[in-house]
Amino acid sequence: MISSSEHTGTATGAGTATTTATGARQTGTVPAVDLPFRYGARLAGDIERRWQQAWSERGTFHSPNPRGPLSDGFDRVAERPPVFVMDMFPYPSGVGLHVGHPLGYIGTDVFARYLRMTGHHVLHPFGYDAFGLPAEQYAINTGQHPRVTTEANIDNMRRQLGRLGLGHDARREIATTDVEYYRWTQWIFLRIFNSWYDDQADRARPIDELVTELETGTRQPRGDANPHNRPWSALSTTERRRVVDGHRLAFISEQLVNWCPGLGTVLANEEVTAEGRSDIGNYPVFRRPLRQWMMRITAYAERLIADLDLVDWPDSIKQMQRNWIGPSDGASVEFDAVGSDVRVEVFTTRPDTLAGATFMVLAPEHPFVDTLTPDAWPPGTPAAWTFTDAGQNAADSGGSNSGGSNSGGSNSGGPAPDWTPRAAVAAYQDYAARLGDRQRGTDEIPRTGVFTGAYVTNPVTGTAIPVFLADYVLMGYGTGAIMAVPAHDQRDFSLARTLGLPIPAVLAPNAEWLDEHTVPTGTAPDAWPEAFAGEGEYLASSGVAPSLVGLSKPDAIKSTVRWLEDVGAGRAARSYRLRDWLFSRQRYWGEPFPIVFDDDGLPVALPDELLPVTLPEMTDFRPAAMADDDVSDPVPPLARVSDWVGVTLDLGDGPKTYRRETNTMPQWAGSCWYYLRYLDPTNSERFVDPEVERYWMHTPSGPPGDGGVGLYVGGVEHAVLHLLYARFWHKVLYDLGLVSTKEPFKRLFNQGYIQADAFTDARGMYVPAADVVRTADGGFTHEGEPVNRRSGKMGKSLKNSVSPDEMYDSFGADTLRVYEMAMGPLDADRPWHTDDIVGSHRFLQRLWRNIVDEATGVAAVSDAGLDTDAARTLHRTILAVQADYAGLRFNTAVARLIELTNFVSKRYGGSGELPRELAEALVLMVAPLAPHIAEELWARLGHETSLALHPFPPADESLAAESTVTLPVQVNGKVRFTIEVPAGADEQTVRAVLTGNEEYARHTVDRTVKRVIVVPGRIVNIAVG
RNA sequence: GCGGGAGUGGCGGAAUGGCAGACGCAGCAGACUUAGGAUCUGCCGCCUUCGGGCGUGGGGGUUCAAGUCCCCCCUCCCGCACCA
Repeated sequence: MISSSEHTGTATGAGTATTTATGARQTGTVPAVDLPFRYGARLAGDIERRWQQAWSERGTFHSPNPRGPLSDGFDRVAERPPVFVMDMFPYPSGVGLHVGHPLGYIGTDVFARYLRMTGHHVLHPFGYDAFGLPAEQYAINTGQHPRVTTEANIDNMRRQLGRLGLGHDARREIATTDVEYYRWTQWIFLRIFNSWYDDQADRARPIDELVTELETGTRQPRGDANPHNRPWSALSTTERRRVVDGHRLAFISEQLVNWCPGLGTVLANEEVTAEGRSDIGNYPVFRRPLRQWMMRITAYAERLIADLDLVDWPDSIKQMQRNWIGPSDGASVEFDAVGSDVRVEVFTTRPDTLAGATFMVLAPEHPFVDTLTPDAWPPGTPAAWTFTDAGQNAADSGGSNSGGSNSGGSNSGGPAPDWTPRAAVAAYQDYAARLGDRQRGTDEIPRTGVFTGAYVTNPVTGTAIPVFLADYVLMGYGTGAIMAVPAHDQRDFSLARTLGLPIPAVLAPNAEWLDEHTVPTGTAPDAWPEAFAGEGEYLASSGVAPSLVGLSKPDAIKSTVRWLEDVGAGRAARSYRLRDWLFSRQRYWGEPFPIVFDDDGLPVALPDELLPVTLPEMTDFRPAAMADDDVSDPVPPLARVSDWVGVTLDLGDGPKTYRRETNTMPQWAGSCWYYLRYLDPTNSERFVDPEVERYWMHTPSGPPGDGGVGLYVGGVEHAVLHLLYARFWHKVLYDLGLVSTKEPFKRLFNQGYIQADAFTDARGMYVPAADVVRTADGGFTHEGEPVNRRSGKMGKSLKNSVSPDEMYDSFGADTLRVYEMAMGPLDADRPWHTDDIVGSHRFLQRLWRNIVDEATGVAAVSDAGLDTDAARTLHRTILAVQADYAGLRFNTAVARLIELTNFVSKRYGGSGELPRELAEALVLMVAPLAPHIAEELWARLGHETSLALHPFPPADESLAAESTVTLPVQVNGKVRFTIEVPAGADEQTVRAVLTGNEEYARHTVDRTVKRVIVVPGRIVNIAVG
């Protein structure tokens, strides 16, 4: 414990040293020989280091658990309501922090400190997301082992953040790379692997229960997990295992994945930019079918949308998650193949246009392609349908011209004899695979497609329609097959034009559309400039389905769906944009899978006792080098450690050899559950003690499953990646009864970004912003040359980083904390201006000088009570600051505290007459924002214990009230004068004072007073004519 | 194109429908100083004939009263974008 007398000695010694410290910038200092206790960068640094050490030694921010190894001292806080406040943990990069990084960390710390002072038991932990591509890329670039660089980076970040005085419970610090942490990441993976989604119960269940149901026959295997639809009893042991594996929430599947040769790994959809490049490194990404681990997040699509209603998150983030999941309502319709027993299922949002479906399009990767494609072209197949020249025609042709020259398709002599449907389909599949998703996703390249040679029957018209493959149909969405309605869908329209397919209308375009496109009424769809996708009048059709004439679009859809259900050709369906989560990476620096493969090549879960599966040591952990066009399979680095890959285990049926999974988990795995490990970080028996989990996470007053982290602060960039994955894992854990809440994060807050001016020279290159000087005319120069000012996110690439270390050296950490909180609302982006920070520094200087004699370091306060004016000012401030802290409005809290400090300066300025009551309340209120100076002042005011748990000053409304109030008086809405009335004066009193005022006479003379509005305590408005 | 957010002094920003510009930076004037990049005091939206007039991206509306609520438009930022 630090007493004020002990400080005096330390501070005096250090203070003397200031006279020789001429090299340091000494903003706000005067010759220290005169004022050794002037609050400047040096004294601040001294105070901050001492208090950081004191907090650490005393365990000031340790939050005891209700039971278990961290429960010491729980009795003292048992009565306090628990609150869990945390940040999105960072990944420790090698370049260190800039002042933009800690914005959110300061915000949560201020809030956590405020909550401690208002009677809460606060859990405020911190950790590091240290696995993953960025850490590994950095390690590769610097030629060192990732663990070495990662640990060095964590040390540096811990040092930089430590100087901010963040009140974290250091005992709970975790890094996702800790073996004792990723052991439990693997354990959770096994829970997911050993679960399946029961659609009827709408929750995950242990896989053993599925096996039981399959064996007893109470449940049939899901179709897509059992391709040949044979009964369970007829399946071999291996076939049964495949069926079961096909139900798991973590499963291996051959999928079209995002293959990034530049990174030597596959990536999740969420990690690929709209330009078809990797989020990290900006390398090109290609679509390739590979066998990879997937997580069945799509099973949770509906709950991930619905449960957004349970959380207090920014609407924008909720909306982004909804958009990402992308639900869309429509129908699934089955088309019977002509001449075989295959039924092709399509998803459509427009079943009302089924009568206009004149062809079908499958994704090139659709599993039925092989089955459907015949050996020979049907008679009369137009050459344009057969993708001759293996796509050359598509690549060379110039858009609509090619469509025109091929239209009709009947003028050609048919394909060459060796050009079979199978050859054409294979060529097209090859062509489509070479296109990135981005190219497949643009209107800029001409539509291409190939006829499979197969026909299916349109259930409404009963006619046979040709089946094509086209790159614009994606295997990952819906069923990977569509019914093409060229008249009413632009993509289908374009392809129909290219291939010369009929375009019958189902709907008559409305007048606005015809007008806008200058199309005469009654024009045949073939002559339309584009498809008509709007709402219009249904035309009479000759199909077997009921007529839609006269119906609205929703009614027409309903009517069609009902008919489809009646005839067994379809049903209402919902589809999602969300894809299953690609979960494996061909990298070294990640969690190994707790999975081995047996002789059948099927995955086997390791038993919990064999966890953790640790990363083997390697000297060369780089991914196998790959050219962009390399088509070979990726080789994970771990596959090269042959004595690790091969392993002999006894998994219950005697020792056998197995082959380990050599992929590793993606970076997101570790961040999916770290908030749970904070709760019980030292538990070696469980991933978290259920009682501890319930204590911190569950809201006892709410409905079952209510709760989650009380406040979670981080950047918007995690809106869909981390937050969606973590919610998914959490829901699985909830379904399995392992956590008590439905959602992981009850309240989410996105802090803004700190922007900074950046400067470019004549060549457009960024120059170091620190070296740019402002010229007299308001321009900017760098080394004498004029430069242009731009603004952008602070960072290395724009050469505009400002390091927190510089700010500690120039002003101290408290000043940096106050400035970052004062510069604007926490959720707003704001520009950094180092020049502005002196305002926050001056505030703390005035605060200090109001209480401490700068020559002696002794606190000088009076024991006199407060007069009404001081009491009113104080209590008004308490009320306002309290509300601001509680509402995370730290910028206005700072403003209020500056006002109170300025009031104190003006009123008592150095006289020693400052009442202790006022001084202490001010110090306590400043404490969450600037905890070091507050602790120091608190100690110098004679207190022997930290103020961290001291009650926040109580506000007294009656003391805050004015005895008289000044009411503005408006005349026709413009303020003209003011009147003084007693506080709480009723309307009659106000009117009496008003009409007695000479200004009232002046403003109403020669005019008619039509009305006088009195809002007691607020305002008066006189309406005159 | 679809969805979301934001436009207020020279700058960052304040304002439960009730005195627009709190607080801070920059700027101006003064005091104290050998000195000021310290401190303290005052001024600080625009125009003005000193009565006042005009002001929260633009235009309408509701209201005694609109930065705030409603409608239309403009600009900027973010997310999604062959998703059938």
